[in-house]
Amino acid sequence: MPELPEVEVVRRGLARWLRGRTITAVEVLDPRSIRRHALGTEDFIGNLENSTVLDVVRRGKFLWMPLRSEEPLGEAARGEVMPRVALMAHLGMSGQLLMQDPAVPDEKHLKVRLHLSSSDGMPAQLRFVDQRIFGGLFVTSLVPTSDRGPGGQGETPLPEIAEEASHIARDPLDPHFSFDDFYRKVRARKTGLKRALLDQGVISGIGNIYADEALWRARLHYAKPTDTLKRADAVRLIDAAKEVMRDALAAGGTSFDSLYVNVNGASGYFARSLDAYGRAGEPCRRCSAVGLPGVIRREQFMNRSSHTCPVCQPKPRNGRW
DNA sequence: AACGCGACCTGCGAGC
DNA sequence: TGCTCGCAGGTCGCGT
Repeated sequence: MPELPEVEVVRRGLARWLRGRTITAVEVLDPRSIRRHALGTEDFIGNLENSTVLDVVRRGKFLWMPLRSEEPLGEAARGEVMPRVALMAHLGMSGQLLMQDPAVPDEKHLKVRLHLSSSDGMPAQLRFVDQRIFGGLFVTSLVPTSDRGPGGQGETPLPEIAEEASHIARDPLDPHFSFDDFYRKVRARKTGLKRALLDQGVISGIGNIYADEALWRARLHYAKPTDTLKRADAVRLIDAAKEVMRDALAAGGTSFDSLYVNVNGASGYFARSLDAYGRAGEPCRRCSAVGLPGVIRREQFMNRSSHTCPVCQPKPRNGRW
């Protein structure tokens, strides 16, 4: 499934092929994939046709493309400020954004097809393929950011953010990510540490897998109370999150040159490099290296699986540590 | 405010 | 062999 590093791989790939291209036609093959576009299919298409993609920007797992309308301004619109809009994408569990040549047969789960203005040697279609339909596309407004920084990571950073992504915090790979902001928000919460990590308003881009991995690397238990979290523990946790994401990004980066921007590009990383997630019943690598008997345990938490080593990530006692 | 849970989906593997 | 069932995941929204 696409996690933040995979989405960043997709962003970089798309930016390379899409910047400056004009959307000439749009086909919505399954309206469920644009259900977050409240005004329906026709409005969705109308907003995209004859628009030019200015950039591809990401915050957390949200990806958006600021658009410039190519329609000549009418008499009525002259002098008015055109609302800035963007095509928003979320890959959900199984979404893919593929640059594709028209000759390539439709993918089994092809949901939306964008036809692009021709450009030398560049594929003429952007396809949104999604098996489980947790992801989707919609058109949204761009709004000013609440701080001075850019809305997200892109080639030409703008001080604007897609409205639907404006409520989420910066992610650990964001150059403007602030540890102090994160720590302040965490301490203000009264909950377990993993719940805060998965709260996109506290820190974005961390899903179930990376939460377990970051906690394992930082030797912290998922239920550790946030309101008493020590600064040093928070530093270790954020460092671990950055590290595991950068490792994954490096692994997924091998497909940067591919024409086919594919979220499955990093799947190999998961099979090899995870220390906690999916390793229930297997020895903890850190413990076994020093002769300790830790075995990764899988528990239900937040209706999700959580993977911990009971030896090096001990459970907090009495709600305190 | 915190938190649990259902809804949204489909493919896959386990178990019968 | 073929069926059912549970599970996986991110996000949103509702009820407590």
